[in-house]
Amino acid sequence: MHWFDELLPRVESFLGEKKDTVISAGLSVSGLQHVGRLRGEVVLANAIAEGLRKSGRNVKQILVLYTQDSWKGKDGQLAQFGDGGGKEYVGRRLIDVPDPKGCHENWVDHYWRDFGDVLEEFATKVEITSTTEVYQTDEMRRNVLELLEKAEKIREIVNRYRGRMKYPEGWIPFEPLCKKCMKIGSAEALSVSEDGQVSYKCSCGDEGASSIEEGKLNWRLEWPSLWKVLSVDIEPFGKDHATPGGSRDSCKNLAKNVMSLTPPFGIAYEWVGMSREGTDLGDMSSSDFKGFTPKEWLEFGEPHALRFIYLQAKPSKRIVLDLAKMDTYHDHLDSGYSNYWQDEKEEESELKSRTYDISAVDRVARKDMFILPYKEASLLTQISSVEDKLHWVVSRLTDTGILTRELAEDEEQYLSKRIGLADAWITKYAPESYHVELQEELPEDVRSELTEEDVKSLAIFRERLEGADWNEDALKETMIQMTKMEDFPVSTKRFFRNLYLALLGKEQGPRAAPFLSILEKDFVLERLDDVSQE
RNA sequence: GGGCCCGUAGCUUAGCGUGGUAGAGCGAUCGGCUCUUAACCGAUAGGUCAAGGGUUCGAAUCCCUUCGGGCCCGCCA
Repeated sequence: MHWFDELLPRVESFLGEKKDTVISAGLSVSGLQHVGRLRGEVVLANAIAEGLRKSGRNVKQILVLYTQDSWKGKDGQLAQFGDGGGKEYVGRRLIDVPDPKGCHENWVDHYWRDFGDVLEEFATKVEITSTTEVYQTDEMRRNVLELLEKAEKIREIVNRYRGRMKYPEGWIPFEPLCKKCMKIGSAEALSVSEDGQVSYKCSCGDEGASSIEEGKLNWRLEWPSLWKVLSVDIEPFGKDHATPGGSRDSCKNLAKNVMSLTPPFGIAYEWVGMSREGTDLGDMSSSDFKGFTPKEWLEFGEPHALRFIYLQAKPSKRIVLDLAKMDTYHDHLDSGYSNYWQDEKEEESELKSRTYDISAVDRVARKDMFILPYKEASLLTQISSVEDKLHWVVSRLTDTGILTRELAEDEEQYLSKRIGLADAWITKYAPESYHVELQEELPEDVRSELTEEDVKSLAIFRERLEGADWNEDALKETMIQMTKMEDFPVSTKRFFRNLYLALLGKEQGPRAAPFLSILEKDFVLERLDDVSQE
């Protein structure tokens, strides 16, 4: 059974009869919005939302951006400003930090783009909001005022979770914005008026007042307040909050005992790491600017392929992504597709099928689509003529018998898309061994790898090519005839190895006839001559 | 120091609330397809189930310990 199908019923029974439900997750726009943030906050939440919709519930999926949080000024964040800059913004709300690149309103707007602009590709019907927006609502303002009236009870509970630094009597669990230094969290709230003005004394020396929506609640109250104001029923959250006795526990406590609120059904998930050439580079990190963005993923991969990865692994398992493995990721997706449409499923394929089912959501392609393996696409794109790649590839696939019928329009689109992705991948992230690179000169070390028979085999080929027509069929025919000669000096396999060595400097390559046919005849003849000359 | 999560073939993993001596996909190797590959089809190899101990007739599966990767228990969110 798929882990998802054990989780979903538990969510269902938590919800009971409730028809209208909200699933919400949050993230802080502290820097690079990497793909790891799509895992729990977006994809997992979305899969559950869809699952609940299927059983007839009205589900709202919300993604809350924590934009009111303060900017820490970590090394990676400061580095965005270039030499020595940015220090003056430490402690400001994220929305008050300027865009280091100067192209957007502020920090949040800039770094949200590579994530937010393509979010739709990974999950539909996600409503985006921000803590900044939430603080501006009447519900939140009312909620804050209510909480501040219970400040003493809150203090008592919060202090249980704090070690030495207990909050003193009279503590107000609110962080006003200092109007002078523009920082949040460095001013102490002194009193709150009924109309929501918080007077403060800041460590910079300023004394003044800020409105509720300019500041923010202490985080232990902010979290449950969001549950309340947004009516959250289900909430995925990162493993950092998951430990019993950890942060989420204290928030649950406050929700229950101060706000009379049932905390949402929580789902903890592990983080996403990245690796390069087999080396684990650690978890992706927003404020350290480590990782790659959803936008970058889409340059090389289909959104479903990533959803598939995220939904295959149990949320409690760490996932490590490597852009060099795009071909494998798509193989998994493709096998999910074919398993999905299989009439009789073995137990093994059931899991893949189900993963595909929840990965593809409403975009489950129809049955029997022609799908070119990603790796094949990456090879074909390298040897195809540049203009009209799609039709070149289609005719190649037809000639080789891999494709035995006309492609429908959607299939052609899908194929074209995949060729484009694989093409981008080849130039940027594919492992070296995937590259098919025509050697302009006969590589030096090739000669030493060829025996006398090897050289002879190529010489015979050269001779036969001379009079042959230069098209795929003729080339193919020539090779077949030749390798069947009684006294041909090497095995067929060996011959092709020799040919690839002479042209590519590697022992393997794309199908020979089509490949040769797009090269200049004279070039090939010359190369074969070179091999024979000592 | 206390707690939590993860560790099954090169890679991705099934099995692990109801213990009976490991299944799969990819990759690799070999072969087939009277067209060669990295397509397709078939076959083969590959696992002391992180390590050690315990319970048991019998453990990947239950218990304890250890190791490795990560997180929480201060502040900040």
